[in-house]
Amino acid sequence: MFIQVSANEIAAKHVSGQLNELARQRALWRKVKYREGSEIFGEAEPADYVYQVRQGAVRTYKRLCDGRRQIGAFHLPGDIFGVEDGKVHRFAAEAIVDTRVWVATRRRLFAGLAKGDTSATNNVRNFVTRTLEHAENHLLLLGRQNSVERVAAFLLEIDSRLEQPYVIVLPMRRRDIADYLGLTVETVSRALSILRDEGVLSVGRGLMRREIVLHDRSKLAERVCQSDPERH
Amino acid sequence: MFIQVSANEIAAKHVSGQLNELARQRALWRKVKYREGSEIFGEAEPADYVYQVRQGAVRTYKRLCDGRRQIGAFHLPGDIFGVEDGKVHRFAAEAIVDTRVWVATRRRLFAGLAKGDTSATNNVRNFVTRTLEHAENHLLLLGRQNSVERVAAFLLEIDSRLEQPYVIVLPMRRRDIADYLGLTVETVSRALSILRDEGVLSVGRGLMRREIVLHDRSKLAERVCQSDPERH
DNA sequence: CGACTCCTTGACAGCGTTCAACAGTAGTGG
DNA sequence: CCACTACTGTTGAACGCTGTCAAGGAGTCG
Repeated sequence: MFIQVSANEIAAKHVSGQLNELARQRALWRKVKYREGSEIFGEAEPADYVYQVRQGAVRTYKRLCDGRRQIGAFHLPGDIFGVEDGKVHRFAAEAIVDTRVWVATRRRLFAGLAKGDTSATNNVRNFVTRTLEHAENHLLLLGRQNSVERVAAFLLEIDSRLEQPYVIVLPMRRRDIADYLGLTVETVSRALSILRDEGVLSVGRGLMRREIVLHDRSKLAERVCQSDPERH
Repeated sequence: MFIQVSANEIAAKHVSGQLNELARQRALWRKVKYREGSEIFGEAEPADYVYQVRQGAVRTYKRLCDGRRQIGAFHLPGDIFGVEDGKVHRFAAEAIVDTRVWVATRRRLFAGLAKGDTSATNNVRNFVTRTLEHAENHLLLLGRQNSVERVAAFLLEIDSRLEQPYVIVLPMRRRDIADYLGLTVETVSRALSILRDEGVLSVGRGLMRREIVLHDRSKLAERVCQSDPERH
C-alpha cells in the first residue's frame, strides 16, 4: 500500500542529527503516507529508496522461517530508515500506525557518494555507525538482561527519544514491544505491572494503556544496569 | 599486555574482503603479539588503533555492571576489528589464545577519509556495513532462537568462516561460546550433546573437546531455520 | 448485539539456569 | 613419582524465569 498525499507541513517533534544535511534538501523528497499495518518494504527487496518518518512510527524486523519475529528498531518522527549499503533491504519495514514519510531515491540522495562528496559520505557513515551502535547495545540486552531490565531499557530509550515528555504515548502495541525485546506480550505486561507496583511508573487504563508516566527515571535506570551510560 | 615481535611472515588462512586495499598497504601496519587472555583494548578506551588478526583469535564484548558479558563477535585470522567512527571503542577486546595482530594507527590508515579518498571511504563503509549485518543477524538469534538453534548457527558460522574444514578446531572455550550465544556453558554443552546424539556432528574427547566434525551441514542448517540464506 | 482485537492476570509447563558431582588434563612442589 | 590444586567440560537434579494456555475486561467495528 502506497498513497500519495498532498503537500502540507508536518510538525515532526524533532529531527535528530541523522543525515541532517541530506534531509534538509527538501527537493529530493517525495511525501508518502502508509496506513497502519501496511508494509513499506519487505526483507530482501531492492533498496531503491530511503525514508524519513515525519509522523507516526515504523518497525523494522526480521523473521525466522516459522514466523518468529525480531524487531530491530522503531523509527519515530525525524528518524531515517531504509539506508542500505547493498542492493537489498536486510529488514522488512511496516507502519505501526498511520504514518507519513518522506521518500527519496537512493540514487539521487547518494549521488555524491561515488564522486567523493565528503559531507554526504560522512553523513551516511555516521548514520550507519549510529545504527550499529544501537544494534550492539541491543545485543547485550537480548543476550544477557532479564525481562524487567529489558522493559526498563525500552522505556528509557523511548523516553529519551521523545525528549522525556510527561506522558510517554507509545505508538506500538505490546506485541511489538515483545518482539523488540525478545519476550512475549504476557511477559512484557507482567514486567510493566511489576514496575507499576514498585511505583516507578503508571500505566493508563482502558484506551490509555499505551500511555505511560515515569515517576522515577533514576530508579528505572538502576534496573537497566548497563555500564554504557546512554542508549541513543 | 603488549609485546613487540620480530617481523616474520604469518600464514593467515585467508584474508577476507574486509578493508582489503587498506590491509594490503603493509607499511602501515606494526606487528604485535598478545598472550592468551590479555586485553587488547577496553570498552570506552580511545580508539586510536585498528587491528587485523594474523594468527589466533579475538573476542569483542560488552559487560553489564554486575559482570554479565555479551560477546559481540569473534575475530579470526584475516578479520579486522577495532574500527570505530567515534573517539572510543564501544567493545572491549581480548585475545582468546596467543594471538598475533597487525596494528595501524587510525589516523594514518584513514588519512584519506577526510580528503575524500573514495576507495578508502568505500572500504570503511563496506566494513561497517558488514559488521552491522552480522549484528542484525545476531539480534534475531539472541531474541528468538532456542539453545540448539543458537549452537547450530554458531557452528555453521565458524564452519563457513574457516572455509568448511574437515575438523573445526574452535579457538574459544565453552564459556566464550555461551557468552556469544546468550546461554550458559552447561546449556551449550547440552546442545552439543543433543546434536552429537542426532549424528549431526562429533565432538573430540579429552584434549580435543574443542574439535568438532560436522557430518551433516544441511541438517544443521535446517535447525537454524533462518530465512536469511547465508550468515557471513 | 456479536465477533474481533488488545491487554492483563492466573495457572501451569518447560526450557534454560543454578547447583553439584565428576572426569580429564595441566601445573606445582614435596 | 605422586599428591594436591586448578581449570575445563559434561552430566544430573532441582529450581525458577519466561512461555503457553486460558479466561476475562475494555474497546472497536459492522
